[in-house]
Amino acid sequence: MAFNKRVKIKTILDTNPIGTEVTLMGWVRTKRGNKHVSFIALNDGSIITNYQVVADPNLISEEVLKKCTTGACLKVTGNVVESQGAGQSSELNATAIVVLGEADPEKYPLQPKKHSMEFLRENAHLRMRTNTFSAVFRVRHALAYAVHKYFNDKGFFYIHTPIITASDAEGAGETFKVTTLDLQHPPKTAEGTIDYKQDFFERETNLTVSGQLEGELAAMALADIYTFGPTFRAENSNTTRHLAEFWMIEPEMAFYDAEDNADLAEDFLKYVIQYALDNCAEDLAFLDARLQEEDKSKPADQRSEMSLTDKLKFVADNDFVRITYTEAIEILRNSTPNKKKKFTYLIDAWGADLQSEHERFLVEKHFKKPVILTDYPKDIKSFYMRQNDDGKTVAAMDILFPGIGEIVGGSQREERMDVLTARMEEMNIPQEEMWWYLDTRRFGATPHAGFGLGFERMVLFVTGMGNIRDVIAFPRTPGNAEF
RNA sequence: UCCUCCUUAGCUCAGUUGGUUAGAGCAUCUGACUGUUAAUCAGAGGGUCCAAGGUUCAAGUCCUUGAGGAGGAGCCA
Repeated sequence: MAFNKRVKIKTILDTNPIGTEVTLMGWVRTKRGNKHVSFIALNDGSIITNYQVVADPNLISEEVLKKCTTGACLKVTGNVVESQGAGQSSELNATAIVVLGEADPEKYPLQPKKHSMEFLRENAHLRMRTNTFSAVFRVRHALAYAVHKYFNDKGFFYIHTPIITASDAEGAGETFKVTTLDLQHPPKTAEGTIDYKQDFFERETNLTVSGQLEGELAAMALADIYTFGPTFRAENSNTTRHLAEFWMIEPEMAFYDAEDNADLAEDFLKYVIQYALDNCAEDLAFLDARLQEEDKSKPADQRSEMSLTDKLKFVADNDFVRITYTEAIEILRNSTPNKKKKFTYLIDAWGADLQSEHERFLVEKHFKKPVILTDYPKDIKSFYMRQNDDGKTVAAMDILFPGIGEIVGGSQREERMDVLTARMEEMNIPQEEMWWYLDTRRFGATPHAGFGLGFERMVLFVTGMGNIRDVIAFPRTPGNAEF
């Protein structure tokens, strides 16, 4: 029998083909029973639900049944019948079982019991075989699909920006160097520095920290574009919200101002969350229950006020709060934790950068909903952000989510050549290297805007997971590149 | 990078004031049970107490250093 004649468990559950013979293939989660009958909970990844296989020892040999241990991979042929048990409406009466791959129960690391996230992280090659991680990765897939669908339906074009680049002029973070030079004996120049002229690209190169600058080039021709690709930052960040390798979505639009940009970002976030609600009901229900179980072990004041699905519905159905940086500073300055000196960093003057404790206060305590913060002081933001008429602020926008912090960062871009170059001079950004970027301001410049969204932070929010390392299959963090 | 905490059986953890042979639940194995739902019941096996050094008559327990992990902070998405 051809392997592709197998039926997926999701299909069985959707169509409930009582009375027909089917072949399932999947991995054993648990087996139980007695010498008269065995029950095998089989999972094939198509859906979170296991399917019950009933094995009669008169039909299935003891030798085969002995190998149907947790983790083993089976091909099971049988008849779909109404279940005599209470836990499921139908089940498979096996007529033949082939053990495709055994799993030595003494050595297989995953047990039919709860494991800690740390243990599963060390077993990342197997952790997708658990309910939690299979749910997370199905939701991750749905979100990625929704991103493409949203932009495609809006007439945006997907641009592939380079992974290897010569510029880190954006200053978004430390870069990973890319080289083919012999690290033991690199060629040197007369001055004694490394001679990158002899390197593969005949210049110093690194992995990209953002596709934004290239995205702007594309937007100056195709008008509405987005990128969705891997991004690399060599920061020594050890937090639950940072990865050295992560996936970023960066739309860039010609003829958009700051307000259009915020409108798009809000609409986009709501769409993607609603897509998950509409298409990942079983997985979200499981993750919701998991979160509530986890909450029970926390002190009462740290428990979430809403269930996961209620929180997602709330975000999808309600307008985000929009305030300027200046208004946020006023709110924070007059807030109880600031007056009672509960903040580690007290807010006293305009111009201070907001710390995560301040962002959390605004989102989780004051407004209790997502917040779009706009018009930051120019001195704490990047050179390419458009200066406002007040001369002090730029048309920047950050979207803050509860539990996540900054999920989106964006701005209207500075399209005026003279203002842009003056700003680059102030910030010591070499203009010669950026000639191609500046050409977009020389030739046919127009107001435009864009933003960046960390995909894993989105997945983190939607799945309710607590650590970003648990929403990417093989996380890259300082000191960790196993698998 | 900084601060705090953690590291004991395959997993999750307990281990009192430093004191005999280091325990439990789950998992695994064996047996029982005619339909189970993370099955249940009985029994068995399973330990470099993270590593190195030190204090002590005596260290899982105290001290020093190191490694690994977690949480928080900073940087950001």
